[in-house]
Amino acid sequence: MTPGASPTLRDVAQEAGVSPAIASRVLNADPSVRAREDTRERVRIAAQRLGYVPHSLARSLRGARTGAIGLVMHGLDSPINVDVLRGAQARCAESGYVTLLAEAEELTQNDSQLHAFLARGRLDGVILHSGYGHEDLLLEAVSRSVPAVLVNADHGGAVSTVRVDDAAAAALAVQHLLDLGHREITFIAGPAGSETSDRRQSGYCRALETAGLVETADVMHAEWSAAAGRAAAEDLLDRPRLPTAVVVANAVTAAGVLSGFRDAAVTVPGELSVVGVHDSWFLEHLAVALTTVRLPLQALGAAAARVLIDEIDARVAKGASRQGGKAGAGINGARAPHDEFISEPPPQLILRSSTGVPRE
Amino acid sequence: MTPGASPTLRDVAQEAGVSPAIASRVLNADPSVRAREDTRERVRIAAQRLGYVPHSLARSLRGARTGAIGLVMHGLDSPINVDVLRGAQARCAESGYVTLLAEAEELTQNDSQLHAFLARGRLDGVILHSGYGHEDLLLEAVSRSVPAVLVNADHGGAVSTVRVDDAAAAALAVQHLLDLGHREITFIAGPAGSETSDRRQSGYCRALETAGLVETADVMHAEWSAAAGRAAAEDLLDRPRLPTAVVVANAVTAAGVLSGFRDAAVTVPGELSVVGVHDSWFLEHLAVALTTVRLPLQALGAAAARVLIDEIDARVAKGASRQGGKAGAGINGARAPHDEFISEPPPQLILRSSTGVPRE
DNA sequence: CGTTTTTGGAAAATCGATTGTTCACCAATT
DNA sequence: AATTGGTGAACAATCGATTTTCCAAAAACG
Repeated sequence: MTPGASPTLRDVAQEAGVSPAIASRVLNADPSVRAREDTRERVRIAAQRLGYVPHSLARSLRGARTGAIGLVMHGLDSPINVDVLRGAQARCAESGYVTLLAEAEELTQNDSQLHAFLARGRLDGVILHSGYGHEDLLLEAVSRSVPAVLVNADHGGAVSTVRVDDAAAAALAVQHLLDLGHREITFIAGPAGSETSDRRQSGYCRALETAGLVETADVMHAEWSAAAGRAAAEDLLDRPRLPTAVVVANAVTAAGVLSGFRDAAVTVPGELSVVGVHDSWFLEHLAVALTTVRLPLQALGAAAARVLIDEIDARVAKGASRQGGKAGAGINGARAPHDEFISEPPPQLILRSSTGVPRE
Repeated sequence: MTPGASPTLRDVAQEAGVSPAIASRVLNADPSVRAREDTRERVRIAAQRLGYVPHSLARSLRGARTGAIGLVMHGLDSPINVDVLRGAQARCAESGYVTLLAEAEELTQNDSQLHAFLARGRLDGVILHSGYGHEDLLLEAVSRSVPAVLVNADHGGAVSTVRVDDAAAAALAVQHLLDLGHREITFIAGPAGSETSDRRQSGYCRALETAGLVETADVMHAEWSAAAGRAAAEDLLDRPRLPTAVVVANAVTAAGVLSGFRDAAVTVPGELSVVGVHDSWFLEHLAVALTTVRLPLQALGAAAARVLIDEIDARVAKGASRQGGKAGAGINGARAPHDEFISEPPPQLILRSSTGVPRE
């Protein structure tokens, strides 16, 4: 071994006076290895002394897995989405996987980035965080090369998905307002085409229906951004007749809504009550501390990671039983896609200062 | 080639009727290859038809680089830090590198995660985003195995660093308040031990000094969190004598400070003016829209990536000239560490509603 | 004592791509 | 006619670890 170069398995084997084969199996605790205890000991000591670190690439090249999971995220300017990322990242790390991060926007706009990311042999699987529903091509490309799990979207059942209970969250927000006595509640949804938004909207409608107020339903649309929220607030205030409360499908949008009301000198909750969906540290520091429904976003990310890792394990096990069938064999035919709702902890109302009884 | 398995270089070569060697050289446009044009064409066509994608692991194993950069981040619950991450990630992707994400806290607390992350042959380099100054061990471990760049910290010159001009930013904040007529300005710094905080504090002091007000300097410390900001605000209000303005070293802390003032019914900017450092979308939606000094955080992340990639390139070039010297040879002896200030764009005052003339 | 069985471990193939060396062939020069 | 030269492409080693196959020596058995 040239001094300065990091030691290889061969170096360890030589040091211990055994063949690389034995060294490998001893260090990996291969149960089928037959070696005297003192031989094992020598190998372990040698590895220790040389500071041997396995070469991950070489190992992956031979073996069936790379130990890496791709996270394709969307909208990282919002802490909400970052929470999903952090949950997924932490769970992957916990299971011994490293995570490769990419932004969906970049990947869809730049083919060479997509190819670098999906290069053969780089990833064991991908978690795809869906935003506006424009990720069909991405999903297509991804799921053709590795197992994938879709977060917060439903894609015709071809791929596994995980979601939170968006409908219940919205319904909870509405229920809170109903309890306070509100009867005219406007829903500011996300952009058309977002499944997350659609589910929250249906929760809103369901809650009104249950209360026998379905004919008062009133839905506006806004992009998932504070600026769009502000604009929506302005639009709302332009109306001849105002509701007494607003449910906003997203906390970031809600931030903009509150600022819009502040700019127009509309007091919250005096003249209008506002409830958002999601929870984050910044909500209590907004123009008015925002009452929201907390959804377990980190748990969502973690669940996505868990589901994906299960699929990877299943595939590897299957591949092994077929005597090392090549990676790529039977992709996505491996298992029936798994759909999961994250219902623990359930959506929870976080009471702050933006809701109160309706104005006279 | 078994159907269903992804094609290898060999398959392409066979399809084109040449040896893998030629196929490799043609596809990589090796200038030293000598092959007839029609041979080249055949190879390219074959690759196309089979949908050949190079196996990144195999390539990296043979070659000198892996095409992957590690991002060790800190405090991803703050959008401020996420901006650095996004800048770095985008720049890496642009240069054809994929990025591996890890959280510093996890890595320091969990040895096996650290080892998985730094496994030999996985990374070409690491960007280390420094927080509280507790990352010495991490830096040590990282820089022993690959080139590293430190963001927002200075580490005795052993490793390259990039920073923004924190002192100038703080000075600009102070100057703005001086211009409004303030003479008693308190500085709410970050935690003791944070170099970023120290630099901002020195900018604050320098500005007061220039104005001949150095004896009015008043510094409090708070962790980088909204909760700590709120607590600091309460502490401040407990004093018998209040300043007329506050500069907060961090935008997230500032959010808490504003909420603290709101809770105590202290009007901003009527009774107290507040200026923060950093810019982010949420600042205009706080209890009072916060005036801040914008620092180019995405540019900071991007610069870190640029510096690191330069170092990687230099090392690879050097390794190549020494006929493929092993990775690991002369780590960190390769180049003198590079220190860089990101001064473009310069710190810029973003005027919102939290500053005004001093109270009577 | 000869033969079978077990034990302990080495040798070699493999993963997929890259790259230095070698080789065959045809034309041009001595 | 023999040597050189240049072209086009194949051969084979290599990166580092894993895993199957296989072989020698020791032990057990009749």
